[in-house]
Amino acid sequence: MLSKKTKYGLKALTYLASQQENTPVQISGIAQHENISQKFLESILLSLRKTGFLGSKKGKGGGYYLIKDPKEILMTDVMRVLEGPIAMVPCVSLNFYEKCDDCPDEATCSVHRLMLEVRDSALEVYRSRTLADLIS
Amino acid sequence: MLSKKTKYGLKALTYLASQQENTPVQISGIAQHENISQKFLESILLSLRKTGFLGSKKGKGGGYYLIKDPKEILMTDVMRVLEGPIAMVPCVSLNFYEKCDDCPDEATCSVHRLMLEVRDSALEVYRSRTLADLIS
DNA sequence: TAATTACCCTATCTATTTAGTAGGATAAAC
DNA sequence: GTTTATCCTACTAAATAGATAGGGTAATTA
Repeated sequence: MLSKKTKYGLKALTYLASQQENTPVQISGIAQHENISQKFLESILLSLRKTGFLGSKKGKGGGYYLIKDPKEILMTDVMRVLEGPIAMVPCVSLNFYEKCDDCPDEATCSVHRLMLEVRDSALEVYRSRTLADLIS
Repeated sequence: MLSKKTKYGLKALTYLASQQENTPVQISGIAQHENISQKFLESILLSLRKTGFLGSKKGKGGGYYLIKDPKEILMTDVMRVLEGPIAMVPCVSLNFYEKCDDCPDEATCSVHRLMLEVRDSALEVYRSRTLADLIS
């Protein structure tokens, strides 16, 4: 299941990308427009800023804004920051690899090989899509 | 993340499918061979029996066995029983559809459209694979 | 038919994660 | 120096995952 964090994060990013001008948008505005708890959204936007997707401005007229061109923002990067690993098991993860403690041999593990295919198919989608594609 | 239930279930099914003869295999045997908690595996096998994948036999010489040919067991069906929906959000699920309460319009929802693509790509994998493919 | 074997079923428990809340600190604008 | 809006830490309720416990039931075999 996709977490609310990811869902809200994607909606917020899309909303920012759909703005005519890239001027700061307040959290409250995004929260209202996208039906998101403001405080929860606050923490999500904060993490998107810390990971280099958003810039922020304090005080009056402040808010969040996109740092990069939506066309340059790959879904792979967004998903990894918001949701974490794209793979469904750590042993097939490119960026969050971890060995299974119960599995003696990855090469012969049926789950490993199936999940490798699933990961690749998901990656294909995320790699081919940018934030610009999400705007309706 | 793939749940342990699904992981163990897949491993158990693969193990049963890899047997020379389709005679009952005891839970304890599967648990040992696949490094799974026996009691936990018990409940997983029970659900696989109730959903028509496995048959069981009580008493001495008893155990679990496959009811169908591994080639006839699609990963889509196995995954839906073990893991639940293949979609990452209920609003793009074929078998577990649910409307989002926060989203006014699915057609214009950025998350909806992205997750539709991800679901389709996963479905493509699961539909093209059977239990027979998992045997190494 | 009595003992053994192995599945069947319900209940309970603990740790972790998720989603959201509270409250104030900090910095920019006017 | 007051208002505005982000920044940051901590806390909490609820749900879920992943077991574990303990006995019930049915089939086999002697």
